[in-house]
Amino acid sequence: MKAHITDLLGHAATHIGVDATQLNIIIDRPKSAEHGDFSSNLAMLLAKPLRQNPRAIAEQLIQALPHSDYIAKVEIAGSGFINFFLSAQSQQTIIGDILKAGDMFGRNNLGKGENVQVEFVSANPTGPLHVGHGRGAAVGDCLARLLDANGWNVTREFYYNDAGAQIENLVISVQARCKGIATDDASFPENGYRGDYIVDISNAFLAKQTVTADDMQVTASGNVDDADAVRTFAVAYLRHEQDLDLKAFQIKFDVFSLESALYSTGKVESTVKALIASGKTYEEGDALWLKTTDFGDDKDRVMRKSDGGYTYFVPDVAYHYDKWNRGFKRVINEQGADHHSTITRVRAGLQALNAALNISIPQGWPDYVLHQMVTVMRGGEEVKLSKRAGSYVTLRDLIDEVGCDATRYFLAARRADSQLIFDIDLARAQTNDNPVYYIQYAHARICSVLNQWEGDVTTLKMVDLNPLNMPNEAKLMQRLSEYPEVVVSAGEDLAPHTIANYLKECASDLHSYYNDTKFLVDDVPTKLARLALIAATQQVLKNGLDLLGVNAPQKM
RNA sequence: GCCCUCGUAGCUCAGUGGAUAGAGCAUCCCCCUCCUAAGGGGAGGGUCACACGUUCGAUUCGUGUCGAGGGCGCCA
Repeated sequence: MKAHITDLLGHAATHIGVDATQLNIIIDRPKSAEHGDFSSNLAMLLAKPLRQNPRAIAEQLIQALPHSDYIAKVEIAGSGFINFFLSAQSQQTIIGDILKAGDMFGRNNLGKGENVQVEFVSANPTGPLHVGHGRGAAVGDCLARLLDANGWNVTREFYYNDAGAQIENLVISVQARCKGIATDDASFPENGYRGDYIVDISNAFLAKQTVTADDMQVTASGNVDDADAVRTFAVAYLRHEQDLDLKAFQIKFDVFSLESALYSTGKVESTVKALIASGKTYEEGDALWLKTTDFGDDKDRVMRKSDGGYTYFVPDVAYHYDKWNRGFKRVINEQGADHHSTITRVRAGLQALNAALNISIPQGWPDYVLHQMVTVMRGGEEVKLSKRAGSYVTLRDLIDEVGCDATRYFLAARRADSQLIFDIDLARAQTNDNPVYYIQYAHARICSVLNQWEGDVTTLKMVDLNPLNMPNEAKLMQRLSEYPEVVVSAGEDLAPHTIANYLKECASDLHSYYNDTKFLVDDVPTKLARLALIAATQQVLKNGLDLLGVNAPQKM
């Protein structure tokens, strides 16, 4: 429809002597219903070149506008807006479109089936997932769903560090607990992990249990002094814990990548060699440095420490080069904003590889979506601790307390780049304080009406829609027709929260309609038309909730 | 000190180069003999942090100031 109106305006512009091909005609959906279904600022844009009053130009454009069956009325408003009002018939076509497309409604093929990888969560296995990981999980998974809806072939990937200093801390913490050393004992490792879950791992290790994570299976040896055995078991144990957290959060990964594998397969070494070959490295003070300043960093970074080990970003570069080799021309990394500084380094490393390996990784590759911190509130006070984890609120705490749907919704419904206050009381509320239930309730209400009708819902796609002539019906139809555009823009902007906002608006229109209008009326044509409208609404709510990974209940 | 993000109603947050800046909560008033009141309708509440620029038009873009958070490691 936007294309159609653009076309009409283009013709009109040509008619009054303006070269329409030079124009970037923008068609908007006005916020207010009195401004029609679509509006254009074309007359304002032409005011300067034509040296005329925008309203006068709008007048001429409207005179020159070709006739269209889709348009019922065109008006000039404000300082020169041209507002288009759709005919009832053209507005009603959306209902049939939705009911015919069903679950596919709103999906498109913009991604052309190309591969995109979304890496998210990527928590190191040193403890249960916390709220911050939860935000990453919710946002990342919704991004993946959005890209899928926009026609991309999505791979969800989880990367973790199963070696290194943090893992060593985990190992010595487990060993200390195995030996019965309490966390407040002077001999407990200073930087050790003190959460109760360490005790669980210790007990399981001593009991020689077997743990099965999504990507590994390990049986404990029970030999506390064997650090390797403790490490592999503890990592598997915590990976399994994270799997359970993720499962409770309805998130599934396609690929798990281990940092250790980058070493064992020689990918780190070959990356380092290539970086050296690129000429962008130098030795200084027993360390090897990468000239990241050549790629926009504010200082050069150490690659290989004087003790011979690599700094974390070297395997990161190797990992991303591997992603590139695996055919991902598009990669989106969802991370906490505290990892912000790695972006420049990883991209710098990849740019340095370009010359040495004769490849062409684009400058801004990969994409990043960073989320800001989450503060959890309960009873007006900040919640900081969990008994299990010791020092932070776990994702599991939240899911257990407020449910998966509400947790997902609240963590994904805000712009990633603003700080988030998670109000547990609000998330638990079963009133319209709580947008999750508000949206789900709209869906459940429709289900309930359709059930009471007892007719065959699949026949509704064929009914005569002419009885739909009330303003609240027009408003709802317009809302439904926006949905595919919302999916596109949310995908382009990597902004899943806009889906949540849309659903709130859509639910609001439905509740308003529901309250004002009885659907199961005696007049059959009216009844069927209204049922078709709410059935279409039900479908859109369901499709939208699915993008958020939130259930659309039949009953509440 | 430098870099990144944010600053919108009492609170939590949307929004946007354009029309009177929105929603929910909170406050106040109304609506179930009726398909789920987990709902609806209405009232009040704003210097879009501040200043200066760009623009026909700025809450939106740019610069600066102030405030909040994060990052500036041979930690990850």
